[in-house]
Amino acid sequence: MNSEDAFSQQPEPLTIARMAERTGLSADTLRYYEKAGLIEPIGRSAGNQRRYAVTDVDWVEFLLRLRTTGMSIVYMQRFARLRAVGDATVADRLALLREHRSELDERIRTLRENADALDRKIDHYERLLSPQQETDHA
Amino acid sequence: MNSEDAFSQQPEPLTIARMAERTGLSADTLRYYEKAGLIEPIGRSAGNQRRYAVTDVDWVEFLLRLRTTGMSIVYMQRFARLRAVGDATVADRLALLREHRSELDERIRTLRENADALDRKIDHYERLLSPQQETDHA
DNA sequence: CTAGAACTTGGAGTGCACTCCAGGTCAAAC
DNA sequence: GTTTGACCTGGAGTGCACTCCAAGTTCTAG
Repeated sequence: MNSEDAFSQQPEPLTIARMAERTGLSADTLRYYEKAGLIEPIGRSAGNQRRYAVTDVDWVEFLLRLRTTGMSIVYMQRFARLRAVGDATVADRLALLREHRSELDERIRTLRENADALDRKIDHYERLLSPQQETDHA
Repeated sequence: MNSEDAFSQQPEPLTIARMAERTGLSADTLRYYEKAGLIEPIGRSAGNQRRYAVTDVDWVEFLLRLRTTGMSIVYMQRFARLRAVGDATVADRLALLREHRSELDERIRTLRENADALDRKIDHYERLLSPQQETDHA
């Protein structure tokens, strides 16, 4: 509800609760990810409470994308470690991402094949339920 | 590679090791699935060893399809229980399958969206790696 | 200044889907 | 008849990704 002030570059840091709201992760999971090295050490308030930068949201959203597409935490750690090193690791990160991307294609392909097989099974059950019985208006 | 003989309807039962080979599940997992009620109690030899019927392979392959498409064991149990009851449950099984099928579509859709986002990230990294550097001939 | 909500930590607990193990039985090979 | 190997059971252990908890500290509203 307010804009960033003029002398600091942090627009407005988020508490862990707000970060949880924005990302959909629980506060516990955010701490767990940080401890696991998926998120780099978050800045703290005077009283030692985490204050997330708005840019951290983007990173967490990227992690969530990797998670959703089936990447394990071990692999995300690998990626996060490379990222923490800096620009020199861009090629490595690219390679990692390309590999994951192609596994993802394979996964989607497999799912589609299985979906087709399920469709055939569904057809089979529909035929079993006598030609014009309509149990369900789907 | 051969046909069933004329007096028994069992073409040739499989030991658990052969069943494991055919389905790709371990013997332990086959026992686990049976104990969990995913596979109905398998007939035994005189010496109490499991003898799988060839038709059991089809059922396990169906279970594997459900598993691959993300169905939990709890839901597979539900399906297996209905199946064990018999023909009266075909409509219920159909409903269960349809629901799973639509969740699967949703899942595939999500994966595709995330795949697209990953492609954009990959493009970004490729542009970072200077216009004509080729680290990788992919 | 104080009450209560939100935060901190380290560590224990959970749910899922296996996977492994010990100790025993059974069948075939020598 | 004994060795070898496949099989049996019940139950413990594993790895993953959280999730919860207790005990203490900090922040914020009144």
